[in-house]
Parts: sequence; structure tokens; C-alpha cells
Amino acid sequence: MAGSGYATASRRRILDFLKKNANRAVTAADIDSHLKENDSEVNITTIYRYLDKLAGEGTVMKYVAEKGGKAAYQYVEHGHRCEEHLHLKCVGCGRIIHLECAFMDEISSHIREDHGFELQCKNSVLYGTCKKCQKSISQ
Amino acid sequence: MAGSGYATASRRRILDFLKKNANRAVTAADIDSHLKENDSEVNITTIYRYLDKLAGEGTVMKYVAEKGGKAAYQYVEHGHRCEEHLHLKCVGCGRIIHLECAFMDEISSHIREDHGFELQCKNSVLYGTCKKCQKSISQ
DNA sequence: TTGCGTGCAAAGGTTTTGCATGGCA
DNA sequence: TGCCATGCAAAACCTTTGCACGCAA
Repeated sequence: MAGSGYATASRRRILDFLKKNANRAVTAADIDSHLKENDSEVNITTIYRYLDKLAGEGTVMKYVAEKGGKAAYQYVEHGHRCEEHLHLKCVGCGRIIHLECAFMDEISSHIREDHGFELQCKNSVLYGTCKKCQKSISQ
Repeated sequence: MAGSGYATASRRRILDFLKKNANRAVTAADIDSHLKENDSEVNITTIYRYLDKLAGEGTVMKYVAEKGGKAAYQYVEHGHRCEEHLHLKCVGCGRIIHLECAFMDEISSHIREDHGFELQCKNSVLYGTCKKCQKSISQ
């Protein structure tokens, strides 16, 4: 399924980590340190190459809007049509919320009709703070 | 006005270019090549330092969501409260549209009430294609 | 004169590329 | 066997920092 190429141990470990963290976006460095902690290091080059492959296949979403210029990747659940809705990303915990609601259509209609702008959901990410992180900040 | 520090020739040239391109976001490299073309080169370090200063003052907006990890900066017209509304950025020409309309409030209310997410407009940029670029593509 | 601005060089960090080796199918 | 995946090293890329000099006020 995920991965048109060969199934290797390295790829399995990377994909496992992505799936376990399907509710948030992780960086190549996150994957690298996770694997190192588990004594199953995979070369960082390999991680980047595989992530690039997965992003090309649509298996992961790639977000390029990180502070330090760090790219973040998130596993995409089967059936999610991430090019058709916007995403909210929490600056606290990195969690991604898929804006799959009727209101989403209103947003893109308004922007198209009133601003003459054709929205491209891919790469369009709204930043902010999720409920959990709002609480932990105010505590 | 723009610039609490010394008024130098370098800074004047950088600010001039930013003002002339107030309708779009430019990168440090854009400024660099523009100045080189006009035989008035300013060291890239100086450009970065001045842009950083201007961004701190609020004279320019800094966008960190560029494809190659390149940061883009845009001159902010006096009176624009860019932290209170979202921005649309055209992937074709780099033009920025300020979403200063009543609908903007609806978006943030919906996201807050239905998704428990507090929107942070700074750094939240929606990508897409503006009217002009849609036409030039279809031609 | 004082402190800010500048340029150069070098470092920093993330990501990409070349090349030879190793491994899956 | 044939192609793909991997690791290492090095490069590319954007951006920041240290230090000495120069210039605005």
C-alpha cells in the first residue's frame, strides 16, 4: 500500500512513526531522534528521500511553513482528500485539524467571488492555538 | 517615520524598493538582485539585518512560508493592522491580498466556536491564484 | 565623540546531490 | 540479474553571528 517501491526495514520504521503520529506533523529531525532513541538509526538522507517519495504519492502532507525553515510532514489517513480542505495547525503541539466542514466551502466561495482569488488548499495552513494548548498556557 | 535608527543610503534604497513593491512580498534575494542591477549593491547581511529591524517595528510583514524556505517581506501601508486579518498570497505573482472584510470575522468565529481553535493571523497565509494569473494561465 | 550601521568572513542549520555499495524482488 | 534503496561525504542553500572599521548624529 503506502510505498510503491521496496519494503525495507528502514522504511517500515519511518512509516510506523508517521502513522503513530498521524494526528500531528513531524519533522525529519523528529523521526531521526525517535529512531536513534530506539537504537534503530536510519541515515537522515534516507529519511528525507523517503519523505519526499511519500509526499509525492500523497501518503504524507508536507508543510513548509515552519519557523526555522524546517519542513513538517504528516501521515494522511486513507480517504482524506487533503487538497480539498484547509488545515489548522497548532503552534503549541503541532497538531493538525482538518477543516472538513460545510463552512469550508463558504470560505472558498467567498474568496473566489468577492476577492477573485482561487484558493489552493495544498500548502495553505492557518496557525493558531488548539483548545488543549490554550488551557495549558492560561494555567 | 519608518526606521528609528540612522538614515543611510543603503537603508533608503532598501526601503524604496519595499515601498515600490508594497503590493507583493519580496525576498532578501529579490532586494539584493534589484540593487545589483542598479549598481548600488548593499551587502546581503545588511539587507537581512535591516529587514529584521523593519519587521520588529511592524514596517514590513515577514512571511516564512516560502517553498524553498525563503522568507518573504512586504511593506505594510500605514494603518493596516495585519495581525487582525488573514492574507491571500498569489503563487503566480507574489501579490498579497489583505482579507479585511466582515467575512474575516465569521471565519475566526467559526474556527473558534466549532473547532475550539484560536486563530493567529500573523503567519497564517492562504495560497492560491489571483484573477490576473488565472487569466494568463488559461491563455 | 559615541554608538549605530556596514562589510567581510565564517558559522549555523536544513535539505539535496553524487557516488559507490548493498539489498529486495 | 536488474533496478532500487542506502550510507557517507560533500555541496547547496538561506540566514545569522563575530569582529573590526566607518559613518551619522
